[in-house]
Amino acid sequence: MTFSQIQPVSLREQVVEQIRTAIIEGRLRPNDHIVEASITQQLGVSRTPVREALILLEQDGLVVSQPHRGCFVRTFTPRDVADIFTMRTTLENFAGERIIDHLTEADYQHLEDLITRQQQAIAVDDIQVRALDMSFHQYLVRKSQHELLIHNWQQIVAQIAAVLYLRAEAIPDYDENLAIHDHTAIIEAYRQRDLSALIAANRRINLRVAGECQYAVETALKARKS
Amino acid sequence: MTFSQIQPVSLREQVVEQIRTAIIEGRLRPNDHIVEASITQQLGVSRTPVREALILLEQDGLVVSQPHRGCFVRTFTPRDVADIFTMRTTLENFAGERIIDHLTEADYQHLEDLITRQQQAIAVDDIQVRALDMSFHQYLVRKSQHELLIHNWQQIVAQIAAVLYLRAEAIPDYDENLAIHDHTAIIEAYRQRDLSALIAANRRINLRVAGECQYAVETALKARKS
DNA sequence: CTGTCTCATATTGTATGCAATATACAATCG
DNA sequence: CGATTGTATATTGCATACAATATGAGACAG
Repeated sequence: MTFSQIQPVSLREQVVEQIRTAIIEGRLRPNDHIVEASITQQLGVSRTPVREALILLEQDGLVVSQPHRGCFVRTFTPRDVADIFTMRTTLENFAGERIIDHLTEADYQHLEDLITRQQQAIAVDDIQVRALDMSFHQYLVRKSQHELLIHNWQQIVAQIAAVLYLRAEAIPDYDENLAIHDHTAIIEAYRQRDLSALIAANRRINLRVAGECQYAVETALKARKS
Repeated sequence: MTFSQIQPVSLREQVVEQIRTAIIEGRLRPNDHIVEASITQQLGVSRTPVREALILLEQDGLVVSQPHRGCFVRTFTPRDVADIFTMRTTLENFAGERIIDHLTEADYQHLEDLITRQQQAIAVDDIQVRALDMSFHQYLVRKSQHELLIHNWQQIVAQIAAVLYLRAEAIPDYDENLAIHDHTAIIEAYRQRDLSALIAANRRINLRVAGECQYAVETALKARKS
């Protein structure tokens, strides 16, 4: 096979991607009103694919729709954040349970390579830091080869990406090296094939990040009220 | 307040419900081609709400869509069934973890009442048996008050409902009392506040049901090939 | 008879037009 | 002046028309 599969990318999917990244990158802010006609104009497509995209984004928990009023960028409460991260912990523990006895040296190498690249990205303050962070977890989840798990996890991660933008705003001097430390701990647990250590690490990490994000959404909420 | 809230139910939602129940009740069979125009005629609505409904149902894993070819009722492989039930186990264990220390006597009463009614429904071979079975688990999951968990669980359950129809076909003399026994074991674990017992019970139950359903989808697959 | 090409048909993907609904503000009544 | 009602506007929900694509049958060459 010299060529890779060409798959048609519908307008609907393109619209989803545009809006999703706009939310994750903070160009669309929580509670912003997403007017179909406006998106239609900006993207040069008709309302149909826009509407369908918004339906998908609502399923992903990135926007909320009110009948005859329209779609709004979702606002996360501290409670929402807590739920998102406990669910993430559950899903990643489940993934760990499935893969911990099946990772090979090549897997560890790949993961450590990702950590190294993330470290370098932090050094140059690269925007890729968060993408690399996500790749680390994604690699593990995908290894589970559990389609449902992967799907549910992807949804959660999109929501997390949205609140991480708020964290970056609320905690501008956030120490990105914490993530390096976290990932090292996770790899160590996998290498030792120590499931309880992995679960403990996941729990600790997600509790901390959840706390940071709860602070961020509270800050964002107060900022909006004023 | 003398009146209760009126909430508009969109055509889209109604179409979703119709197709969903048609799949769960086996009127739409795995791999059936769902033609938008056909649904349009039968339901007396335009293609727009039908299309939007199909998009939602695809997210729910009940139909699959192929570009320019249309939607088909999803066929489950044994692997799919295994994944569905391991995910269900994970989610229900998570729910259990959250609620096991907070259930009250009223909760136990309600759950035992559900079991009793399910027993009676079995005796008269009532069609409600499966709805009551579902209610039992739903009550527990909802108790978690974890929106994300509830949402993900609902999705899974819809898929399970679809394969349970196949089980009923493949195993016509299935002993519904097994479910009574299962639920009793679950309540007992909750009453003892014994999380590991609950996890063990969930694991055992879901493994068995998964096996039954895998047999069912294999049977259905062979039947379709011939 | 077999394989390839062409073309007709069925179906989805997208665009657009119309109807229904929510909201805000002006008008009316007490 | 306050409360309620009518009306205008913005926006979505739905219907329909058109364009693009996939599929299958038949023509035709080998």
